Amino acid sequence: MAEHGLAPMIGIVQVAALAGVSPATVSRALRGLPGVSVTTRATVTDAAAALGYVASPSAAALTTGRTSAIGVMAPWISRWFFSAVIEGAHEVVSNEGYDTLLYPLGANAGPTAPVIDTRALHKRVDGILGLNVPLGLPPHALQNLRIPLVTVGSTIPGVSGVLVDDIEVGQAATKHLLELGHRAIAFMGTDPDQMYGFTVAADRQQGYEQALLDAGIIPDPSLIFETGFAIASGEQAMNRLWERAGRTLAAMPTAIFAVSDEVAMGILHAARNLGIDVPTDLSVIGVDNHDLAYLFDLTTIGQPVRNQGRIAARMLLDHVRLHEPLAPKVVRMDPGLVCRKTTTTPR
Amino acid sequence: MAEHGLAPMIGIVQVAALAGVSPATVSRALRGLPGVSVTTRATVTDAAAALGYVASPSAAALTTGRTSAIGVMAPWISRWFFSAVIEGAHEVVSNEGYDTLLYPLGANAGPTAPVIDTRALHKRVDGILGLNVPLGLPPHALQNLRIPLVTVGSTIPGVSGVLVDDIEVGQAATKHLLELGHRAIAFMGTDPDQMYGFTVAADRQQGYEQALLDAGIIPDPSLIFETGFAIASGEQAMNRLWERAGRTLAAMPTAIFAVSDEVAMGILHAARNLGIDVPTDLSVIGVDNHDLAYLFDLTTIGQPVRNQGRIAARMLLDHVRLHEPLAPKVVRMDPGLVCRKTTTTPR
DNA sequence: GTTTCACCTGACATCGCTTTCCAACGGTTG
DNA sequence: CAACCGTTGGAAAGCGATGTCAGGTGAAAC
Repeated sequence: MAEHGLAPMIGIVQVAALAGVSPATVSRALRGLPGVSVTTRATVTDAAAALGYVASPSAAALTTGRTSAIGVMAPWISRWFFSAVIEGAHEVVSNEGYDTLLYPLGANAGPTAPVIDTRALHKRVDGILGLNVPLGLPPHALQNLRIPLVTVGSTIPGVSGVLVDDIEVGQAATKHLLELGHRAIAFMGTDPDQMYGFTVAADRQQGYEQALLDAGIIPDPSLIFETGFAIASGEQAMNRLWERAGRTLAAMPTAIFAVSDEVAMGILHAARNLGIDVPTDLSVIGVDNHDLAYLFDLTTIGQPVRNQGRIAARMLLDHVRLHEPLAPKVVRMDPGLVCRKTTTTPR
Repeated sequence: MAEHGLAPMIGIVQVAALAGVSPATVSRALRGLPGVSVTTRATVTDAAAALGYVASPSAAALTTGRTSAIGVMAPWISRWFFSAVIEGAHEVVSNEGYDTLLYPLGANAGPTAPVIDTRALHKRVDGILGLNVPLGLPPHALQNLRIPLVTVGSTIPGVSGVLVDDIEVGQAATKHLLELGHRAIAFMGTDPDQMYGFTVAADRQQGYEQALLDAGIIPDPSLIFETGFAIASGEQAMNRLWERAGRTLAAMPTAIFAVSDEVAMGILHAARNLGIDVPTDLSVIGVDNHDLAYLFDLTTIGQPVRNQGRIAARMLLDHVRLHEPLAPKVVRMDPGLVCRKTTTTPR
């Protein structure tokens, strides 16, 4: 009942009055429903425009049960990958008249807080986009909500999703290094707490090991580092490696495959401080093709990030508009090598 | 009346029935309103929990006129500055039970499309956070909406906002270079289309010129470059400068003040390709203290980005909760020099 | 044993829109 | 000319919560 300011608060009845028709007709006319003559529709449209009328989303949602909004869940939004996906998704849903609600998990993203407060989503959104969200195994609370869900960057059995095949990513990166002649290749990226979803890091590692085996190389556990996805941990891992090698190049691997561009950037920074020249002394490859990757001349396995957001959004809207659940579909996008200057033949 | 799935759709009446009270009492009890005995409140709370009841936001919004949501308008969200501000703001508003709606302007952000479609905001949000949004002069459509507005990064007369004093920023950056002994200092950052709000670039430039004058140096127009805020344009400006200097260091300024860290990163990248050593041949300073700035060892004038988001959000909530318009307040935050390794004494 | 009063609680109207129904209308058809 | 029919528009019943107001209860006061 809050009478905010002096605004006259124009509703559908005011438009109806001005147009000389009933509220029902206004509703039909404005939403393009059939059963309204062209002349009436024009009258109504004009009246609505004159009054600057916009239907109250709350009222519409109340009667229809549809909110015309989708929620985006992500561990963070200030990381490039997530904000880029969101941007792509927003582009699609806003064109279809949907709003975008933000649900960054922040500190709750970890495995220590696996219980997402689904109550906040309840009756708020028509669908949910889950970006690398640790959802636990189904049947999960989010699914009990019976809200359509599409994931990006990881998949849940029985749920639609968009992702790149991370095993393939790992293989592609490793193969590139192998083809350059590297044999001692480190992997920096094991995810200690799987904060970013189920298998991104594990899959890339698996692809890495697979590629090594295919080349007849036994993966060396001492060359595998736990970093997570943060820049700082890439830096730390690099320093650890250097210490362990007795600060001598000879004992170092000749190449490093970083689980993400951000980790690779950390590695690059550490290398520079350590006086290790990339790529002469050490080759480094990342994953993502981060917006800033080219500034580091970073060779990377690129993935179409914004497009993943767009495609996932489109799939979600399809699910939302169908009343019956749609058969889950997983779209795998192709990663591609982006060859810049941080990789070369071994020293 | 879409009967989604088989979900029993529990509402306030179901809770009331289970608790053996009326819906009105449930509403009061659950929202912590006075006039409910402790025992009743406990009963209701238990019943609600047992049923997993959550009040429908649409229904609540319809009666109260409050949506419990705030909208965030920003030119982009995949740029670090914006996503970091949003993250800070979300942290605050979500704690107060507000949702966050995203309104990236994207292609509409430019001066060519100054008319923001305010209709989308109508009755959707209780307040708006405008991040460097080109709003035109008041009275503006957004204000006719009578929705509380708080800006970040720029101010509008008569509207509350949070920002750093960009003139001060420009002075601080320039002073730092002057103190190192530089006399020929370029400014890269004039904003051709003011896409990012009114005066960010212009103010920093003004601070730059002021500092030079204070040091007895007449600003040299040929050392001022138009770049906007994109990385690529920093790179281009650097290349232009180098060409104009006849590809000789002697004719180059000894230092560059970049309007943002991203522009500075572009400059750094160009310099490396050009064979110009930073900081030996050239000092570079940026603004923002971008999350990735330390990877470039970039000296910069830092601003508390997430905190600006938090503070702005808090102010916005204050405005929202008061029915009467609050006196506009502008909070200026202190920038601070973050000294790293891209600046040193002139060659 | 009333009366008083504070305190709780319930009934009901209401928010603005959508969505059945159903009535009116003008024009065909037999 | 009456019966019929497709088209168009209106009346009214919700949707699920909140806010108002009146009533009912108990304890305290007389």
